Amino acid sequence: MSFLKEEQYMSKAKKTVVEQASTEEKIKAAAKKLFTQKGFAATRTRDIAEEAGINLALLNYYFRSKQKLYDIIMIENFRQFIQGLSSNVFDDKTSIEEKIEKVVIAYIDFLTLNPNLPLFIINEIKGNPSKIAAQINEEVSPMRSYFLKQLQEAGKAGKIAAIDPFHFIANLIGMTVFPFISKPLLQRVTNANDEQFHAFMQERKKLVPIWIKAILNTPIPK
Amino acid sequence: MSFLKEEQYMSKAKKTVVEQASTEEKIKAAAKKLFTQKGFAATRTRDIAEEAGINLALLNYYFRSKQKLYDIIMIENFRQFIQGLSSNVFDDKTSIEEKIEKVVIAYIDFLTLNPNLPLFIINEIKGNPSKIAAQINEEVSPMRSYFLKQLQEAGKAGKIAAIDPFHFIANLIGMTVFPFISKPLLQRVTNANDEQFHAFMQERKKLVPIWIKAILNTPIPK
DNA sequence: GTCTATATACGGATAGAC
DNA sequence: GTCTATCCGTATATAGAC
Repeated sequence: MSFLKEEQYMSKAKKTVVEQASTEEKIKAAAKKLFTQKGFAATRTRDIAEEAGINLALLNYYFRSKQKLYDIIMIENFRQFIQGLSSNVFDDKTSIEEKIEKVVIAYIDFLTLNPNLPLFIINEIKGNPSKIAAQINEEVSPMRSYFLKQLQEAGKAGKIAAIDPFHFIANLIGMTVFPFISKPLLQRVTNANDEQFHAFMQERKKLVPIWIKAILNTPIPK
Repeated sequence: MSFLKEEQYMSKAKKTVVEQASTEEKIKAAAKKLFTQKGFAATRTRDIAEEAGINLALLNYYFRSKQKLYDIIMIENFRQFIQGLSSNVFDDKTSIEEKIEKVVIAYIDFLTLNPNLPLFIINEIKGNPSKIAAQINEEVSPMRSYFLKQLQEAGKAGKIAAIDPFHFIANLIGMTVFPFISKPLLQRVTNANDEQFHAFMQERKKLVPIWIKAILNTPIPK
């Protein structure tokens, strides 16, 4: 029995970790990196091939076209982007306050590892409203109604001040996700280097939940 | 009412001016619209020519290349984006609190008319860090030091709680500008149409300053 | 200054050998 | 499955007539 045959019995996961990834996986990894960084139009298939260390023709052999490859990456990116949310939102035992803390920490940690993801998603939705729409509605819709219910109940119970849920969401996402989107701009405006930005976001894991709760307890005049 | 289309807010008089504009101005107007909407790579010079109602060759006659035309638009966009800030920040007579209110209102009004500008700026800085860097530093640097001074003095005078200025800026921009950047996403998540989004942003003109002040008065537990 | 026609470059995709 | 060579559509840019 040859060594090559033995390799065929190895699991895919183990191969990825131990051995080098398959050609298909290398292409996907490279495509994800470049598409997420630069978007569809500005990314050349030649760059993807070079980044993956494979021949250009193999890209079309595995994925038929640049567009099909992009669509795959796009869906995967979006799934990854919202899956961190759903696990938290649907937890019945935790209060709104606890969820705020968990979501903020989970997202800052996640986006620290995937800083380009939010801008990619935003640009994608803006440039291609229809393509991802169904996907979004399917995954977000139950989350939204579940979350709105819990927020409303907490308000009625007097645990938090009544707030428009949309403002609440805008504030939460704005304070948590926006710094990553505007990182280059923020770093220019504040003259911060990468280490400082990282420390800055670590601080926000503690601060944003405090501020969000402060907002929830701030009455709105008239 | 939709605020996706800047033109809808243009008076008939202004429209007439545009129609009578010189070829060069027509090209610039069309280029600004398309570049700001779709970015450099996804915009074709043919589209610009068609949008401007001029012959394709004239684009190169006036601006030499797509890149040079883009650079001009880019600088102008950026100038416009921060000029609304400077007039407020440098006003010596107004307090921090007043500045917050003014900046939020001015920016929401401005971005209602130019909703694509923030995302354009963000993408530009990300994709081309060096090109716009000098421009930014030149214009932002004095604003930053001036603002930091005033914030620090207000903190010492006990008018506001001491806050890291960078967190302050991140919160202010995040709550004001971010909704425009994430408008497509936010509308999907909240199921809001354009009118609702517009009303939503009008509400935020009043709410964001209140929340920002609440944050400023929230002590941070060691 | 403005047009038509065209040169030139670039990038996505494929044919065919191995 | 992987390579080389090449095709071909598309987009930028220019030449040259008017």
